[in-house]
Amino acid sequence: MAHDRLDAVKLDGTGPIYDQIRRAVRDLILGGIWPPGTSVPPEHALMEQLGASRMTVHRALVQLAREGLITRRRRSGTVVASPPTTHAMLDILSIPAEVERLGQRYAYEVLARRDGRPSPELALRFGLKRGEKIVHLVTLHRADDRPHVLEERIIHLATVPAAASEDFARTPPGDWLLQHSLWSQAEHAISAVPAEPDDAVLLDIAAGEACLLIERRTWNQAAPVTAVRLLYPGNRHRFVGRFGPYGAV
Amino acid sequence: MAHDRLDAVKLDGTGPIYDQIRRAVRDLILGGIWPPGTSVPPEHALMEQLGASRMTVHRALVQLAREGLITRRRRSGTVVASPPTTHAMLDILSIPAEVERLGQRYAYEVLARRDGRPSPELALRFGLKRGEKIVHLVTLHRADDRPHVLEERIIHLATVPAAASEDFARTPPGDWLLQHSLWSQAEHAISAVPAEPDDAVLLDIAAGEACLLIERRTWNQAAPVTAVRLLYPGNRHRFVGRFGPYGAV
DNA sequence: AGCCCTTAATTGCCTATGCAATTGGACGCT
DNA sequence: AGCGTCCAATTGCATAGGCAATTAAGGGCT
Repeated sequence: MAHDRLDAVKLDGTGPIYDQIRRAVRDLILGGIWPPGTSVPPEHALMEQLGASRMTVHRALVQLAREGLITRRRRSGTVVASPPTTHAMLDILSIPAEVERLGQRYAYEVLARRDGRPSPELALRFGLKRGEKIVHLVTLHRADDRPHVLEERIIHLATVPAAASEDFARTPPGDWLLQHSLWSQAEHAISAVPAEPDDAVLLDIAAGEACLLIERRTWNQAAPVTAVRLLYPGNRHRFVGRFGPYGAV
Repeated sequence: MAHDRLDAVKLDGTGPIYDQIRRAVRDLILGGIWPPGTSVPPEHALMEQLGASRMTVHRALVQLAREGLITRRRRSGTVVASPPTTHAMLDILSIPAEVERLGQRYAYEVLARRDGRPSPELALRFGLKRGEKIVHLVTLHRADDRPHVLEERIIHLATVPAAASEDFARTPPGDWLLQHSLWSQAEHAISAVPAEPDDAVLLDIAAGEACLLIERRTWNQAAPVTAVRLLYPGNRHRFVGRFGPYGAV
């Protein structure tokens, strides 16, 4: 009901009213209470419900729109936006999309999977706690049949229990996670490493050849969601970003 | 004079008034007409000059403040902000600062310099036009006496003529350019490459070892300012960034 | 059903006004 | 000179009201 959605907006009384409204709506979106596609109550309804003037409500919503959390259209109203699938610096959230954007044919295979608690060396490599239950996956993505990137991934079952009963046969784990989990923060690290012998065979390159390693860890609030190491072979790959001195352009 | 500053703000009549004001002020800042520290006319002055209401002027200035171009304080007024020296993803604008942040001792030396027009292979590597006058520099930066990064840089003399009479003995070219030029856009590319034999000697690593290559080109408006290739040795370096699904956090 | 026209819901934008909060600077006192 | 007090400039925030632009939805006509 629209009534439910209206009632969900609660002000906390700290700071300017427009900012209370902004944070209240933002938290409903980031907390998953209002998933993408949900329609936000119109300004008049919020204005009456909250006892604020329309300009004040407007200011909060305009700011959220500028942050990309909602999209607004005259007459249609305001809806919660889908998180952008591309990111300015690292457009690598979906590997199938990345490959298809290059106009190449995408394929992938799951090379290994092990559920349970991490071995000591795995825990060390991904910064895991000994006791926690995880899924450990190794996946090879191909573009036009050539190896494109080797993916090694940890999924934290405490945060994403549904991963235990998914075989990732149709959807690669990165894309599956985008649909079945929320994330609020990510950390990327980029470095250059020589290819290990095992990895070199899989990527069809010489051992020791320079590879680009992208390590990404994501969290939802404080809970870890997933950690992944993406090994891109040789110097076939470049990651490009553009921005100005005051931020993204 | 304050009068000059007021007159400098010109609306173009396209789009909402608040946005015309925002763009007008932004262009004065980005164009270097109002350098950092310049005080922006108060809302009342702009309001009378432009014939807009104070709320409309306010809206434009608040937005510029949120974009980081200006800082505003009650009573003190509004001043043009200094561009932030750090960037979320690639905090590598100043290599001395980067090294000192790691708590290491910084040193550097200019290995080669050549002024004039680019050779064909240089033009190809940096995407230059044949005829233009440039400075070509090769610099080695050290951290605690160990090679830290090898820098090869082009400076476009048409855009930064002062570079011709600077010997870069005291200040490395990247830092010198930050002080003596403006830039409005940058493009970064990250890739992994094997070390060329010559470069390997300079970096004190084995030939063919994996290196991280950062290529950056910067422009001011449409005019190219500089292009640089930074070669970081081995896997001693990682570039880390954090953000959320809706942008930088 | 299909098509056009009107209506109304919703956001976008602007003005005018008022009060609150902050604080640089003037002023006066010692 | 140094110190405290007060004033006024400036921004921050909110309200009320109104008009414009967009467009989904309904109604009427063929």
